[in-house]
This record gives sequence, C-alpha cells and structure tokens, in this order.
Amino acid sequence: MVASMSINQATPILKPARPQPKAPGPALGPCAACDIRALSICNVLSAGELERLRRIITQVQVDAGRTVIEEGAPAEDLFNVVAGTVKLYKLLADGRRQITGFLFPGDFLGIALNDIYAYTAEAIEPLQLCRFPRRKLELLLAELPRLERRLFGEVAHELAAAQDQMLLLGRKTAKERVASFLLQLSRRAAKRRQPPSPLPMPMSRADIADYLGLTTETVSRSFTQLRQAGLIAKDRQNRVEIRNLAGLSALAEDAGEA
Amino acid sequence: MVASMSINQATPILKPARPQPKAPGPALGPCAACDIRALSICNVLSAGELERLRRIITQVQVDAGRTVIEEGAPAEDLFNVVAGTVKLYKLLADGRRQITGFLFPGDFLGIALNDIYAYTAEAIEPLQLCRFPRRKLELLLAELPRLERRLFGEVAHELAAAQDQMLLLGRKTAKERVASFLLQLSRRAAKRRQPPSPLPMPMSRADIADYLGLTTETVSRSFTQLRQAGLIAKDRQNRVEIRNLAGLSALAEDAGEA
DNA sequence: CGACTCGTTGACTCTCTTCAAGGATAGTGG
DNA sequence: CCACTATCCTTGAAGAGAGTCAACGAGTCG
Repeated sequence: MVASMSINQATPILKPARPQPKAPGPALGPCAACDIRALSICNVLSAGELERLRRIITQVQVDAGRTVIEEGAPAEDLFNVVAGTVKLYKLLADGRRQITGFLFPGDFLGIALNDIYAYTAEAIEPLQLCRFPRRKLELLLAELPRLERRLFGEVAHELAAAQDQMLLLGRKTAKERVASFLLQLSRRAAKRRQPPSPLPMPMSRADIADYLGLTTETVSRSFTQLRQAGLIAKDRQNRVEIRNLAGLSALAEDAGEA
Repeated sequence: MVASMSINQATPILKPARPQPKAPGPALGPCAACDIRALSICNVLSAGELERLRRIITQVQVDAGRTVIEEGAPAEDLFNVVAGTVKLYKLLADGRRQITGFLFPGDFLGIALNDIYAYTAEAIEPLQLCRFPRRKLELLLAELPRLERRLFGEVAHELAAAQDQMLLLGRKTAKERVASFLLQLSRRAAKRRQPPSPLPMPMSRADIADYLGLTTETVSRSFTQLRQAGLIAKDRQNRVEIRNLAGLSALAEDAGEA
C-alpha cells in the first residue's frame, strides 16, 4: 500500500531543442553525431532513409522530474531517448503507483493503443529526446517497411520484458526481485556498451520500490542483505558493484532467461 | 510461494485437423465458415488476401491439458485460437508459476522474440487452432502490410494489457485483483459478443491464483468476500454472475482504464 | 549552519501464505 | 445404482514475509 507522492509538479513541458552543435555531416544534421544511433530504431535505415526520418524529428530536452507524456493524454508524439533516464508508470485512484519500466538511451517511447497514452513517462535525469510526430511517423512507416519491422521488434521486446516482470511481481520474493532488478540493469548497461558492473543508480529507492512492487524500506533491507551476503557492494557515488554474478543470478533467475 | 504442480503430462501434441466439415464457399475453405474471423487478425483481409493466408494455414486440435507451445522451444509456428481457452505461463526453477495471460477465441498466440517462445501455452479446454508456419507467415506479411499492421496492433494491445497486469500484481490487494480479473473476463466476453455477466470460468482456482499472484486459498476467500458483499453470485454451473458492476469496478479499477 | 530529502534500520502490525481438514462434484467400477 | 476415489473448492487456524510507523544518519542546498 504505497502512495509515493512525488512533490514535483509534473507539468509536461518539452523545451524546444537547444541549437544543435552542428555536426560535421550537414545532411544528416544531428543524426550524424548521434552516439546512440546504433542502439536505436534508426539503426536499420540507409543514409537516404535516415534523412527522411530526420526531417520529421525535433530534438527536445526535458528537465529531471518533468513529465514527457501523460497517461490518458492524446498520443501525438513518439520519442527516442538520446540521453538520460525515464520512468514509466501507472497510477491507481488513491495514488498507489506501479512503475512499468525504465528507459535508457536508445530506448523507444510512446507506443500507444487507441491514440491515448497508457502510462505516464517522467524524466529521472535531464533528458535529451528525439520527437517524432505520430502522424508523420506513421506515414513514413508505410514507406519504410524496415523501420516498421524494427518498431515491431521493439514492441515485441517490451512485451517479453513485461512478461518477465509479471513473473517477478507475481512470484518472486523481495530479495529475488532486487537481484533480478540489478541483473537487468547490468545487462542493459552492457547492451549500451557501458560497464556492467559499477552500476549507476539514477532512480530513487521509491522508484525501485514502485517498480518491484515493494516499499522503500523493503528495498533498502534487501539491498543490505545482498551486501551482507557479499553479492554486491556500493561505492562512494552510490553505484552498485556486482561482486558475485553467479550468486546473484542464482538468486534472481527463473528457469530460462536471457 | 506456490508450486502449482499440474499432474498432466504436458506433451506438446498437436493433432492434425479432423476433416473439415466442408463449408459452403469452397474457395475459402474453413475460413468461410469461421465464426471468429471478425475477431481475429483475418478481419483486415480482402477475400483474395484471405485466400492467400488460408493456403498456409493448418487446422489443429489440442486436448485439454496439453501444451501448444513450450517456453524455450524454437518458435516455428503461430496460432489463432478458434475455439477453447488457453493459459500462458512462465516458470521459476523451483516450480513457482506465473500465468501471464488467458487466450480466448479470436486471440493470437506465438509472437516470439529470438525465434524462441518466451512462455508456455497450455490448453485449458479442448482447442481448435489455426496454425501458421512462422516462415511462411513472415513472407506473407511482407506482401500484406495491412496484416502486418493488424499484428502490430495485436502486440501493442498485449503490451498494454501486460502493463495493466503489472499494476495489478505490484499494487493491488487480493480482493481488488479478483475484482479486476472478473471485470476483465466480462469485457473480453462482451468483445466476443458473449453475455458479459454469467461468466463461464474454465480455469481452475489454481490458474486464477497463478494469474493474480495469489494462492488458491486467497482467491477462494476473495470470491467469498465478493459474494458476501453482494457484488457477485454463482450459478449451478459454476459461472459467475456480476451483480453490482459499479461496485466491482470501484473496487478494481485504477485511475483511467478501458 | 539549519532545513530538507533520501536512505537505512528497528519494532510492531497485518495481509496473505502455509498447513490442515472438511465438503462438493464428477468419474469409475463393482 | 451406489459406493469409492480423486480432484477441486472452501474454510479455519497458525505462521511468515512484507508493510507500516517511527527514528536516525548522511548528504544537499539555500
């Protein structure tokens, strides 16, 4: 029974982009210099196709704590995370919150069902985003089947992750949940070509709790238990070091997981 | 900590179809007589397109308790549920089970990520399925963009449902979970043009428990509470009647749900 | 330096689980 | 047709894991 009232007034304000620091290739504009292109949906496009995509993109920035999209609002845009961390969540009427996912650079945001966003997305860290107007993107998708396929794969991937999370929320103990969470962060960091072990933790304990279906206290206690068991450690920057990957995996993992 | 050992030996046996009772339209074969076509992915296809799809379809039947697809197995086929009920689940190494969804006639089955099924699908009732070989279907999708879009929508829908379920598993009480479950069944029945109120319950208490992240005992007790509160009732066939829709919704629902 | 937020830890509570038993229903075989 | 068994559902009593309430320490910011 967690309320998790964030004090931040989550007003959806998207700053228009700061003037781009003009990358070398003038044709591709910001895309040429984009260091997460290889991770994002853009990675299936040829130079010419990328240029077409670029034309409908707006670069936007979002301050930490601000809302990018809001549950129930008309789904007018989709986004690609270029830099920063995002949390997605749904609320119950009385304020109970469930975080359904965290997004990192390269991740895609905004797939909606009935032209209505099904969840809220809020910046944990200052964000750099690529914004795609939905209408224009849909027109483009009809002409770029590879991009559409890529997007399909993205959604299928999210679905698989959601199913893993259901297993976690429905059947794992607190300690197992935290272990699973750390391993997930580690794997995703590795995919972004970042070190898998001293893990930066931009999200708060409350965020982790609302992601894992626990309370901040229980998350904290679980961290302590894992630390005392020698599975993890913390450095001064509050990063989490994985000391015993096998042990952590044994604790977290289900029958067959990636 | 639920084990939910089902005794049934879940061997994946797909019976080749019984000889089709030859529907009037000879061209469309089984599709012409298919009474769930309007619900399924087929509903976006013209007659000619449907015929192309039909050519790659095999009709199969599955006995109750048998496995249709198995977590970890190579994803060679996709299916459309024509008749019967399916449960999808994932297992932990020690046998704990999480049911990630139930499928009813019209629902689609088998979207996989890395050509590997991410979950097991088991028949609750005897099934009638349309089987699509994945390879052939993929080739066809490239030529039938409408079908691909339809499938995309299907996956997006599943994702949204999964997010709702995460909210349920992470933050709702036992009574709220059961109420949500009943409403979900009711809505889906209505979509299939079946009466939304005396709800047939083909799944066992154990299945419901593993779907809601509870135990059979807690599910049973919650049912009793809802019954005593006058929100639901049961008839002799074990169907659940919704007596107070508003009350049930108030109990179940989050901020903004369909 | 004080006010604030965040994370940690402790003590107690409570919801749900676990363990156990009884009742209902369906299928089987004498 | 009626035991007899097996399975499922329900109910009760006791127990445990996580939640709630509360306090304290550490780091931050104005």
